[in-house]
Amino acid sequence: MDSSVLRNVSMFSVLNDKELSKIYSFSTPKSLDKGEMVFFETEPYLGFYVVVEGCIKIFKIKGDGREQIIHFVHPYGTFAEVPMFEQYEKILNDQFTYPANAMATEKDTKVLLIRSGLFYELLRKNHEISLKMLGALSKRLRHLNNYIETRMKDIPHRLAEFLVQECRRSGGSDIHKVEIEITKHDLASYLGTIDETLSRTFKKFQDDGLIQMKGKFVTITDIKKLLRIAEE
Amino acid sequence: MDSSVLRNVSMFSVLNDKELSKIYSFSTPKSLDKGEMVFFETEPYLGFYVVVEGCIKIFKIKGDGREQIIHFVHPYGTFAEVPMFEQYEKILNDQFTYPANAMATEKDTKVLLIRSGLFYELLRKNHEISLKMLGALSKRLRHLNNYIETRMKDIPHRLAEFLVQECRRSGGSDIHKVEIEITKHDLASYLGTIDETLSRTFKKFQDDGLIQMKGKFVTITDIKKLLRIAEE
DNA sequence: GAAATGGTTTGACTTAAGTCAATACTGAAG
DNA sequence: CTTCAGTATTGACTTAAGTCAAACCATTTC
Repeated sequence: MDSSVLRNVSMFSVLNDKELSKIYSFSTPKSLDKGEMVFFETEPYLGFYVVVEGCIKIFKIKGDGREQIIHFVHPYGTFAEVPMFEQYEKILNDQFTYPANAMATEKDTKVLLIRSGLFYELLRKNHEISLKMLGALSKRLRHLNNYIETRMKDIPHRLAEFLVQECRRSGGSDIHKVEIEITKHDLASYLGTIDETLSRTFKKFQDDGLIQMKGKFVTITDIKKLLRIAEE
Repeated sequence: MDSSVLRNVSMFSVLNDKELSKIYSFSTPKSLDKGEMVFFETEPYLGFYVVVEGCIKIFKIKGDGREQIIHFVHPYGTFAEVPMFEQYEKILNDQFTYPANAMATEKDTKVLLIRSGLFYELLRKNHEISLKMLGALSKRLRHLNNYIETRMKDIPHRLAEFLVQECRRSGGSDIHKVEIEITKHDLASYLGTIDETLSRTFKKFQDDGLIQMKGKFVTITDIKKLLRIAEE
């Protein structure tokens, strides 16, 4: 791992090699096994992260111990940027913590911790990157906005939306085949439900002729009906 | 109304009088009666707003027609900034819309529409204000983060949290008396429930001795129990 | 002051989805 | 290849909260 990984981070596209090397020099690489925590919600804030390899899930734990996944971060995506700006807005720098939990969902996950202090100094000097950060935060806001909208719907709606979205991501082929790359448990958690309900909803879709399931693959057999459920 | 109202907007604190006048000169004041829409979710994006007088509720409509209030904006607060940054991030400027609905909740509400195009040009030239915007967006993200957390809880939790929060806002007095300034319907909508359930939850709290209700006022009679419900 | 309107409460009933428990399936490890 | 751990499915039952309807209360309008 070296500073060339940072070239793939869209937020850093306005930076030159020297600047990327500087950021890298005050960063800390971390390797994680599947299931290993990057940080807990209660931990003091050190900086934000870039995913280099593997996948990270960002999640909260409810009062009853259940998990709610907010999003998954894939290579070259970033997470935990927000406290950096709030921290610097505050006059009293009281112990700042992370706003959620982060865990590796794959073996051999690699992330890079970018220390907030020095990064923020860079941001203060470089107008271009602060504008890029505005773009990145606005995308995050858009995602949370959509998330809230989705959470207002019932579980079949949520699953239909997820399937339609995954279908769009895998291309324009006529054969609508989707690979569910995460565990059913994590999918249930992401959709804000429990394993049992997810299982039942998949089965209902299958019994109603909308999909066919084989292992990790879901073939959508009636895209129109599925779209209707997703959009209603 | 003149440009001096902008002096109260914390985001603009780094701007001088000349700059405030310039922003004001490409802005549009609007007066609204109670219940009047500022914008619908489907409308093309023109710019963001500052509340000068009165109150605005930002809300979404669910598939079944029910309303979900995301937040209320009071004087000198801003709303609808986010699309501005996304718009400029896109290469193709396809018709951008507002991400939610906005409506006046009080008579004689006054807002100021700040046009996005010229404002963004100002932002590109003034590093200080782009850093201020980063702070503002991060606060918005923090609010949505807390909102998602709250939405994971059941209705008694949500109401208890709301009451505790309102109690804290009205000062450190030993007598915990809260004025509910919005309609019970809007409160239900904000807490993600319906009038009936809100009414029942208030009544249960009252029957259990946690609160006493008189018109728009709620006196908290057992703050410890209420805190326990809020925090559990 | 009476009527209309808007806001709120209450009761009976229904429903989506969660809880708990047991069983089945799949892939990895030895 | 067998065993085991992790993952997923299924059934019976429960619950939080929503739906529908009616009644009540408070404020505004004429």
